[in-house]
Amino acid sequence: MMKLMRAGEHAGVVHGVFPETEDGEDAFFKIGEMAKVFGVTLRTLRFYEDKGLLHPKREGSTRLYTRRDRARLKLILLGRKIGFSLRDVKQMIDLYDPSGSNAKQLRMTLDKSEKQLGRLQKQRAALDEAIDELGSLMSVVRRMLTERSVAANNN
Amino acid sequence: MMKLMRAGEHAGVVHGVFPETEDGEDAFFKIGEMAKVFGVTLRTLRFYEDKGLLHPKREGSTRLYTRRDRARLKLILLGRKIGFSLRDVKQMIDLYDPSGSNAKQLRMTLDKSEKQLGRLQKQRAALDEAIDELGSLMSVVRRMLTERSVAANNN
DNA sequence: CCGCTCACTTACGTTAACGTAAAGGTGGGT
DNA sequence: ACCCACCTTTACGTTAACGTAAGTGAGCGG
Repeated sequence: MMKLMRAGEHAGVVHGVFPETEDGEDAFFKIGEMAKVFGVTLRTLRFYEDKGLLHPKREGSTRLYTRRDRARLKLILLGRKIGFSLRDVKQMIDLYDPSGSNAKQLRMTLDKSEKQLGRLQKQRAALDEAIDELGSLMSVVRRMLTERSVAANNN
Repeated sequence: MMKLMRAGEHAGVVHGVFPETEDGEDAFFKIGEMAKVFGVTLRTLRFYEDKGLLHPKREGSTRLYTRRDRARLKLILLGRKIGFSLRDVKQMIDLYDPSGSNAKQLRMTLDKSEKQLGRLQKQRAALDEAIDELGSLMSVVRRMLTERSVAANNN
C-alpha cells in the first residue's frame, strides 16, 4: 500500500498547502508534468529558463511552474509557431508590465508581427513556387520513365 | 594598350583553342564568371566541388567550368530551390549514366520528389496556420492598443 | 539495502550551407 | 617596381534550438 502522499507527490499535481500567491487550483507543475502537458521536452523547458524565458520557482532544486509560468510558456510556444525566434519572443515578453498600459510592448509586438507576416508571406510565395517547380519536375521525370519503358518494350 | 589577349583572358569567356571535348561556343567559364552568371558566391562553387557536386577541369590550379558543369549547377540550384538537401541532390545526380536508360536514377528522383512534395505541402499547411494565427494575434494587439489609447483619452 | 522514477547540473555534440579570415600565387597594366 | 584584379588553399566561425551523455541526489516501494 502506498503511504499517505504528502500533498500530491507522485500524483501529477501538487495542491499547495496554504497557497500564498497561487489560487487553490492545480497550482504547481513539476517539470515532467509541464513537458507532458505542453508536449515539449525537459531539455526545452530548462533551455527556455536558461535563456531567460521562464522563471519557475524552486523547491530546493526542483522547478515548480505556476499558472503564470504556464501562461508564459503558452505564449512562447505560440511565438515559436508563428515563426519568431526565441530572442524576439523574449524581447516582447520582457516588456510586459502588469502595472502599465503596455503600449510599448504592444507596439513592438505589432511591429515585429508585421515584419514577420511579411517574411511568412514571402516564404509562402517561395514555397508555392517550389511546389510548382517540383510538380513540373515530377511530370517530366514521369514522362521520361514511361518513354524509356516504352522504348525498352520496343526493343 | 592591351597586349593581345591569349585566348580570352580577361575577356569573360575563354574560347578553347582546338576544343577537344567542348564545342566551339563559349566553352569555359572561370569561377568568377560562373558566380556572376548563376548568382552564387565563389565559396559556394568551391563548396559544391568539395562536396562532390561539381568537378570542373583545371588549368594549372584554376578551375574551368564546362557546359556540362553549368548544366549540373543549374540542376543543383533547382534542387536547392525545390528544397532538397545537397546530399539528396548529389545522390540523384550521381546516378546519372549517359550510357543507360537511367531508370534507376529517375525512379529515385521521383521517389524523393514525392516525399519532398509531401514535406513541402506540410510546410505550407503549417505556414498558412502560422499566418492565420499571426493575423489574429495582430488584430488582438491592435484592439488592445486602441482600447488603451481610448482609456488614456478618457482619463 | 536494491532498484526505480524523477529531478538536477555541466558541458560537449548536432545540422546545413556556406562566411570569412589569412596568406599567397599569377598575369597585366602603368 | 608596384598595384590590381583574379585565382588558389586551409581552416576556423556562424546560427538556432535544442539533443545527448555523464554523473549525482532525493524519495519511495518492496
